[in-house]
Amino acid sequence: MNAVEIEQAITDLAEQPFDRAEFPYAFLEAFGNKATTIKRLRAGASNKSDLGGVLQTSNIHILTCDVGRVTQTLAALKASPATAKAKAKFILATDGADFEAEDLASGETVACAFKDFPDHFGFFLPLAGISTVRQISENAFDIRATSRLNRLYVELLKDNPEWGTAERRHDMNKLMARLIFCFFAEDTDIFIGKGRFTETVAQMSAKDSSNTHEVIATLFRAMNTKREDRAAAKIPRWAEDFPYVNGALFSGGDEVPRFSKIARSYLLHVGGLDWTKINPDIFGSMIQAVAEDEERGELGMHYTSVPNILKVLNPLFLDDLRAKLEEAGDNARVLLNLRKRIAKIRVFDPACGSGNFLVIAYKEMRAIEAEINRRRGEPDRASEIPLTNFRGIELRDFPAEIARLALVIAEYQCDVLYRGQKLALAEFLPLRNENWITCGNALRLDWLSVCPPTGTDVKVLADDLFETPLDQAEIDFENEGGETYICGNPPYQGSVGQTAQQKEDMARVLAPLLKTYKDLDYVAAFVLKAAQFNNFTGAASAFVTTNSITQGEQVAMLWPLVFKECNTINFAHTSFLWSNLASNKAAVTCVILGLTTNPGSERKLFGEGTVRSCANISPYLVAADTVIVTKRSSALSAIGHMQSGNKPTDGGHLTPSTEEKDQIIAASPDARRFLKRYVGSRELINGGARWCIWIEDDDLEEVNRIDILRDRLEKVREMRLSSNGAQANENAATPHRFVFAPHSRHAAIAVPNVSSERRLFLPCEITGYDTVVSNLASVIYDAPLWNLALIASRLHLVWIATVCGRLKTDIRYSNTLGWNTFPVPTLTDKNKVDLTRCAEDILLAREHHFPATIADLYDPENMPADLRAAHDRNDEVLERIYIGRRFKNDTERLEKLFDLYTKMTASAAPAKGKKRKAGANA
DNA sequence: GATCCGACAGCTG
DNA sequence: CAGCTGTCGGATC
Repeated sequence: MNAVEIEQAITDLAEQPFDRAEFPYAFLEAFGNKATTIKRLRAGASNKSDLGGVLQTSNIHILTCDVGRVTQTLAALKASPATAKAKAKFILATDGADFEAEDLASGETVACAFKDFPDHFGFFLPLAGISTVRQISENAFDIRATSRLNRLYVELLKDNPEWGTAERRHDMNKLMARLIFCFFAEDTDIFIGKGRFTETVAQMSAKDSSNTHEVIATLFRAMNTKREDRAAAKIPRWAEDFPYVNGALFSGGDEVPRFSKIARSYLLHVGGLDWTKINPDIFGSMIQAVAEDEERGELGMHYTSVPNILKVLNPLFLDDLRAKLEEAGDNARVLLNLRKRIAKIRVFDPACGSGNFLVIAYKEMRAIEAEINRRRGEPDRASEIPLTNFRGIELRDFPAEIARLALVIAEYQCDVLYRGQKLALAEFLPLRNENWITCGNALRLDWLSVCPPTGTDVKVLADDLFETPLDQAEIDFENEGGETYICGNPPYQGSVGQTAQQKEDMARVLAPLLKTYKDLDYVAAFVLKAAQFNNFTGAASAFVTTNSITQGEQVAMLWPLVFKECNTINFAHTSFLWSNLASNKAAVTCVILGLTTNPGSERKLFGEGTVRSCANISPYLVAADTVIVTKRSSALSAIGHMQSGNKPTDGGHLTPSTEEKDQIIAASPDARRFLKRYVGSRELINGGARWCIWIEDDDLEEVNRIDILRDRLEKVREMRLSSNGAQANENAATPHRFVFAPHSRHAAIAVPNVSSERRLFLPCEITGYDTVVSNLASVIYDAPLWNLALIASRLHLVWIATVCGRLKTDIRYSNTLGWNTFPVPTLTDKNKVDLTRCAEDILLAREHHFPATIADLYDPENMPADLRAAHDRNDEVLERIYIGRRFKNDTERLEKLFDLYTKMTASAAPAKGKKRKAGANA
């Protein structure tokens, strides 16, 4: 169940008559428990309650009680030994009139009337396996409102399918935005009389709903008609009280789709919520899902949490404003100058969605301005921060519409907060007519047109800089001479997942500048456009992006271009996990990149709860000089030749499990000699056996006589033919061969391509001549053992962890990026002998613990002392070769490696591709 | 011919 | 059901 379905289920539950016996089960069912789970609880098998209630292990202890005994009952639940024993997360007591619950982990409590408990459903979301950021679970209103609007939206489309077509989508989106505005307005006295809009619709529309659309259309028309024009426009008396709202919101057609009885009741139901509680920053990103067919129900899928937004905005400019406020003290003149500065600041989000970042930036700036006004003794003073200084571009129509509305609501709420309801109301209407959120494709628009710099003749230059300049935006900023800050969380998409349109977007931005750009993530185009904008206007930018543009091969593609635009990484936040309300969370690891062309002397590198100042931040987001490592097809140093393992592309038919292998041999003993041991990352690290069918061309005739093998080859052929990949297609005619197969009876040193970041050393292993290593590992065939000493060293791990790509934050080993670029001093014969000895000692130490796996042996908590000692000796010997002593720490290791890499690439002819060393600000 | 990556994906405790 | 940790094969060079 998703959040929308849960909201609906508990809303229904709260409206039903209270049934003491049934309630606990109904409650659990509403939170998505399966029928069988409920059945087992009813039967008592899994019910651990010692108080006659219902206790679900690891979840909740519920007890209903006599009227008036709720508080005592909750206390009893808390004291119950069974609650603790079953590790309940929540306790809940109710008598049908009152409702109390506690989150035992956090100690937070809920106490409300029974009928109101759905208002707190965010509190219980963990019960449904939905973990969420605090802002969302604390703002149940936004979820409930979204959920109800969602139902209304779906119901309206059901009765008015033409409103769902591409031509009418905009009208539909507009309708939703207008309704949201009306709900907000009627609860905040913008409309005279609480609930005025909903009530008017309820009274004036027939119970059978037949004229609901006409009533709403009339109200919309009133809101689009100035007082003096109303008589002429024949606005009926019952609509007279509704103010002239204007704005792009109510102009442009007032057609409304027909409402079924159900749709009408949904509408009244949505209006019944208390819309004063709306949170424009959260609500917007949730409501945008309503209009997306694929996303409907997945509330807040693209929600950027407020802490994450502040990770961007604080270091970008808010921290500085606050510091200046601090410095100003009570000096009225300095405060005035700061207020003037704030009023001229432009914030621009080129992928603004429903305006998340813009709303937060606006609210934070209003807070600072309010403090200035308070200190200057002008608490009632109107804000000088114009909403139109908060500009955005959004591809989708609905969020673009919502973003403007969210800003309007934020402005009103800030006015109420800082100046009082009366002053807020006095100046709220009519809304500004302009639209300062552009609906369009940010990678195809000229940002200088959407967010023009001040005091320059942009038009001419813009034509030089961008391929597709748009017409100048209609409205000018009220910020002559002000600063501009670009921010946001643009879309990420790796090259494989990009749509044709996204690839074309990438081509427009990158093709003129770079030959090989197609492996870049989509978000890289936003980073580059921001860098270009910064360079041209002196703006500064900060985005949340996927961490992959700061890792591996993408670094050498993107960053030289960014540095060429004279940008510096002024601040950055290293990898952190994305989190939102979606039950299947977006599995993505993010970073924050702050760029500017006017850096101060200090760079700030943020981690999880840490900040460090440094002289430079490299594109790998380490505090080091900017050295960019480019992948090579052969080794920079005189070390072994490493290559990819053997790639089957077989749909599983060439790589049977142990069971399948046994079946094959049982069916045809002749097949035995074509089965080899097969290892990938997983088998190298965790042990366990896998098998592959390995057939030399000469044996094909014999294989074809073995039915069970021939059948498998036929399946491989089919799989390769039906694949979208060219290489798979080409190899369909030779299904007995792996599509990439360097192996033929070689022993090898194998390194898993993906492994956990927690280990202190890279996993690596020797494989026998009869083992095939898969494409999930890299191999050096017939290699001298000292190569393993290099791979197993701390130095190598530090290098790999910095310059290779990653899967989330885990280590991803690459021969071209990591091994071939690894700088090693010239090794003497003696060095090689010493290192070989070290490698042997490591292997021997491992053997002492047979049959422990690499995962067991290298568990950072439980590494055996002898293995640890062998690695220490290995590091000692290798590091002495580098600098004649042990390195002090990883920073020093990295410094030396980058230094050596720079020297070696400068002197040696590059193997392939260009070497690059960019200064911090080349 | 070779490889790097995945707004991921599958397993397990 | 969330924490953990690495498959598989396509797109790209």
